[in-house]
Amino acid sequence: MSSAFLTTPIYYVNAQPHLGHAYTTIAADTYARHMRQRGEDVFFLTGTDEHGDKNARVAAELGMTPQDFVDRNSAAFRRMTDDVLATPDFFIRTTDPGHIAYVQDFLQALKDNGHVYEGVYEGLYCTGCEAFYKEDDLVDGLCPDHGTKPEWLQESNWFFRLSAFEAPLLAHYDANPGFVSPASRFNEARSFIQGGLEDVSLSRASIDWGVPLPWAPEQTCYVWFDALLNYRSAMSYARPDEDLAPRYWPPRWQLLAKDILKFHAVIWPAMLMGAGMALPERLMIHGYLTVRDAKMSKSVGNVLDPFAVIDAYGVDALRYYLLRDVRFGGDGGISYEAVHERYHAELANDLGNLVNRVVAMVGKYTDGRVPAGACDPAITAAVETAREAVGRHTGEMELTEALEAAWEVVRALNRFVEERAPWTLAKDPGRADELADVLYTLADGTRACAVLLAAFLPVSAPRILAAVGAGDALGWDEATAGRLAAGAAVAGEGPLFPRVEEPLGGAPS
RNA sequence: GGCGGCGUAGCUCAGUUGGUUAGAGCAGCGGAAUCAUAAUCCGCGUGUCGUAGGUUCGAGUCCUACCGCCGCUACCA
Repeated sequence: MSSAFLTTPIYYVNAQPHLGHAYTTIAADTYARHMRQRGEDVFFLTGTDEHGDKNARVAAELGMTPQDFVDRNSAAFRRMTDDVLATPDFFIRTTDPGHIAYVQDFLQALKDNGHVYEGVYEGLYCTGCEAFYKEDDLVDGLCPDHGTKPEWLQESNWFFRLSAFEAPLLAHYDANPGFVSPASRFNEARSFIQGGLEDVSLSRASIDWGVPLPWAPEQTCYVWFDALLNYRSAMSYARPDEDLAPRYWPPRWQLLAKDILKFHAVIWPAMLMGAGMALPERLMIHGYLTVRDAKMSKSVGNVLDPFAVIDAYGVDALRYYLLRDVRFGGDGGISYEAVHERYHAELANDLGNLVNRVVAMVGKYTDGRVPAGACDPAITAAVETAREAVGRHTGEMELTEALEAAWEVVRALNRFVEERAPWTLAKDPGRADELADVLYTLADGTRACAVLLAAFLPVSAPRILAAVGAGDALGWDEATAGRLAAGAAVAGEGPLFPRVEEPLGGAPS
């Protein structure tokens, strides 16, 4: 049994969970569920990033301790994870004692290996923000938040010798063309490295809410170093009685949005190199969900509220829509109107109605029992083709393509119904054998669809199996024609995807 | 400014290493069928493949210029 470790970024708790967070989590969960179907030993990690000055400041404004503040906000992300039916094997928090201890050990190792040195960070500092600014970020030379003139300040920091990893990183990129997907992101990261790397500071002197450096406790670890290490620290304490690293490290896939590419594709692998650890096998960089006909907006999360979609259409609809309407990896426009259209055209009409009509025909023509019959060769072949394609595409994180491949079977089955017209066969007692073959093919093919789609539609797939009397066998071996037992009792329980009258939304503010 | 990418049917997009009549889904129009959530199935597209040149026996697919759009150009989570 092979192992598959995959991660989402850990989400910064200063914001409320929104569509972007849900998107990454849903994609990762789909992969995790699929690989579990295939019998792999999966470890799916997600969680929250909780240190940093911003949290401390907001907590103070609210009259809370930083810990109380991040406890509250982390819980919201935990709920989001549950709401989209994600199934992480561990939900990490960077305030976990186990994580903090690991970060300190890792930094010490990095220093012992000679990759850390003391230096001076200089820059324009706003005392109101307690943060450094670059000249480009200033407005007329003044702090954009406070309108005050920042002062030139020096701060003693500890630095990570990132520049030393320029050549090793390039070598790694050249030896592993699949390291970053899609290829355009690979090129972007590689050319950034080739353009020359500067050392980066890994500590802050003025921020208390963070992990103290073991050798200089008056400084705290820069939040990005802290955050990136979650992927590795989880291995050390997620299971109190087991070091998971030998079993799962390195990650097979790390998912992230394009805005945090550099941290993951440059600094993170360099950190691991510095500690002598294996690098993640592949990074999957997905794009932004944008509002149709509008520029990218920070408020996109509010423009399409994932929780409203779940309430109106169900969680499977949200998962399906996001992975289907926007090619995974690229940017794409989304809208409530498009949710509404795809829900009805594909989930309700193509798939839901297929299940409904198959159950109805078995009920009407063979007394609710799937007759013994032979699978139609064309459907058998379609299932086999889809099984290969869905497996291959999902493995490559081509989740949109995987859905398209599965849908070929749905379409083939609807076509098959029309071609064979069971209602005509049922009128002729002499064609009972033919009717049996057709109904068996339909019930079994519908069952196979559910298996193919189980990772994408975790609520609906088991319902489909129940509807055609297939029990609960969702293993990947079941994604083959002819596995349905003759005599199975169908059980229609109403529309799988009931029609929704009014689309959500209207004009967002 | 530098590096990179994009611009294909009304809409969203596919189009391997250049090669016969440029494709899919949706929408639209016409038809069939009635098992089904009026859900399905079949048929229908004269598209200057951004513009102008070039290479080639042959280019959406390579080269040049131009127009338009976008991404990256480092630590402020």
